[in-house]
Amino acid sequence: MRYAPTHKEEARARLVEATGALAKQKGFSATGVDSLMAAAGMTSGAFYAHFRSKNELLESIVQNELRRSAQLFAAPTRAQALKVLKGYLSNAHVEHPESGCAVPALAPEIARAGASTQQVFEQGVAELQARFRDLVGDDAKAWALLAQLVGAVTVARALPPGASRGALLDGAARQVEQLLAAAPASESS
Amino acid sequence: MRYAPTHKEEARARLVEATGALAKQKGFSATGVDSLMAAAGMTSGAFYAHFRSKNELLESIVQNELRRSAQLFAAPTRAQALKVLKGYLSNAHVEHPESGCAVPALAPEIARAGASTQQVFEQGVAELQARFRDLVGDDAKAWALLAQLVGAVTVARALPPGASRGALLDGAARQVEQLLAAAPASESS
DNA sequence: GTCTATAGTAAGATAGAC
DNA sequence: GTCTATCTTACTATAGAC
Repeated sequence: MRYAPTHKEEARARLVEATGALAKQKGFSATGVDSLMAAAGMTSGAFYAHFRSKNELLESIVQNELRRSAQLFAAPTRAQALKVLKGYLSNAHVEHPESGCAVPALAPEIARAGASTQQVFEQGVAELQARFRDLVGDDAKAWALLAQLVGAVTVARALPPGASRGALLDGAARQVEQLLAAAPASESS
Repeated sequence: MRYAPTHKEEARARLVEATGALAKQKGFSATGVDSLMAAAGMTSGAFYAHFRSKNELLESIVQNELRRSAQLFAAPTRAQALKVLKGYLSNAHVEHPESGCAVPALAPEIARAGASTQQVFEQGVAELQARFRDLVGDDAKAWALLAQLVGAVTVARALPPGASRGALLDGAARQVEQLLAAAPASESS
């Protein structure tokens, strides 16, 4: 064969990375296979050597993206985790979905995808929720924190830049602070 | 003319209603003009007698949907408003986007639409936030409540039916209760 | 494994009859 | 104002050369 044995998996990993960023930015179903592959420096013909369908790519993206997000929140110290939370509710995150969390960017498309996509999402969200549990101490508060973060970014992105967006992010940040203050860490400083 | 003078505005109102429900269910950009018009009992040719473009329809939908949502939360008594909040975080709302709130269903598409769509959304969200302010007493908490509701439904819809979805909705509901308890009503009981 | 080329379908929008 | 018919473009997916 003319390609190294590791070529395919490396190419696939690059594909999932590049198409994930584009999907988060422009929307998954709104982006054609041509554009997705172009973002990874290939043409659409090569797509089906890696994925059986476009929806199979979505599942790979969801898995890859949520794993990375969960790792971000698994910060070694509580102070670092708080910084990640602040960044989540920042204007930069709102304005740059391509390098941000996949949940606000892709959740509605996952909701309309098949059951297997939703199961992949459930696993990824479980990892995320587990990291939140480390921060707030109990399960229910961890779910509330997740919803608070995702809702704030979801709504902020649909608002035009301006005062209301800032007020929303600020209100969410205060609520997050309260969630963290109420339940002390189960983690080192 | 062969149509009553009120025909056009009535037809347009029906269009915005029917297409709004379909857009919330299947996604706006994922639904073709043919399907949208069929949902209102017409064919695609008639569409452009009412809207200059598909995006102009989205703006009308956003305006119409958010106004209705704001009215729902403007309940005469606090007890009734609490009931609407419970309904927002119910499994029924998660499973029936077509008759539910437009924010979790359409926010990402609004984020990717033009600036004028986002301004229409901002106005609608302002009405909603004002009703929440009546419930929780101050601005920041009202934004946090909005984010909590929207985030919970957004994530719940992407999860498969099951335990994690229930835990998420329950965690969000407890957080909402706390938001309402912390700030007493500025309204009659 | 990746390319070019293409099949087949569906999209947004317009034209002309009624 | 609504219809049928159509233009043009873009989509998902496949076929065959290299």
